[in-house]
Amino acid sequence: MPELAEVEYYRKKWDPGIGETIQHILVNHNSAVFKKFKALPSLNSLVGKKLISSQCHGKQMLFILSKGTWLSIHLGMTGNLRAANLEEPREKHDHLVLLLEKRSLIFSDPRTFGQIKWGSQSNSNGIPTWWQDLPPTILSEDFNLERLVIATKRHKKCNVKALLLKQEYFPGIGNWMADEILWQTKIHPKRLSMQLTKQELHDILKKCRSISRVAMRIIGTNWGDLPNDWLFNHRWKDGGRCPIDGTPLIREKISGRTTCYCPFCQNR
DNA sequence: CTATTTGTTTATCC
DNA sequence: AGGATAAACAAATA
Repeated sequence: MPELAEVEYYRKKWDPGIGETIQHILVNHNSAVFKKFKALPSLNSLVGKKLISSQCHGKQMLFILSKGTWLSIHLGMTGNLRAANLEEPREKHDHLVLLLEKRSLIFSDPRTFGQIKWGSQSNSNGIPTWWQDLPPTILSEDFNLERLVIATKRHKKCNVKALLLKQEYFPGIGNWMADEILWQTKIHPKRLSMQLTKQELHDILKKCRSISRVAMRIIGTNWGDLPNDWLFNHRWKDGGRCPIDGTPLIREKISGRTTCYCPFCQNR
């Protein structure tokens, strides 16, 4: 579920814990969310550290703790964060519980495609080096036409749907955002990267920005409803129709992902 | 019982 | 070599 704005929404769920110190940590040791990151015992090194701040980069979250320590979480397909009372019992898919002074912060993920990593190497801002080396975010200055041209040159025979899902170039874009961008730019999802014109890339750039901005404002805050004239509210409904021309929408697997598009207006 | 899932990594093929 | 594609991961839901 979580793409750019949903990740931002969940990141804020831990805000109530800012300023509090970690007293204990509960983990589901067998959970796959720890598989990628071995040294599990070292997770206890987070005890005694205070939660200072947090930030998102695309679909990744970074929690900055005191003394140069950090914790990073990727929500995968079904992950979520919540804050709860200290007494609240753990639920089935809770993999990590940080017990602070007045509340607990919980990472839960039924399908366990999420990932957790942590460490104590960081610069003076508490930010680890690997985080600084991430590609430019969609709403930053460096996300520009030049970068999109590089992406299309590198991935010439990749269809534009799959291109938009590459986090190296489009951090935070996921399945629904990619479909929304293509629908709003009227570009067919199967078009090859190498066939895209400068104008089309420019349109994609603009829509990446505007869709991200609106999603961050609406979903990233209270998870409100996106505009009804977006594809989003029609894409999963059986019998869903294009909000522009009423054409029945097509749902088709493209590059392994279910893709929804309008066969009539996405004709570029 | 089968097919589906808003993500990413790995293996395999080209 | 490096890009494109399919499979794998796991569990809920229809």
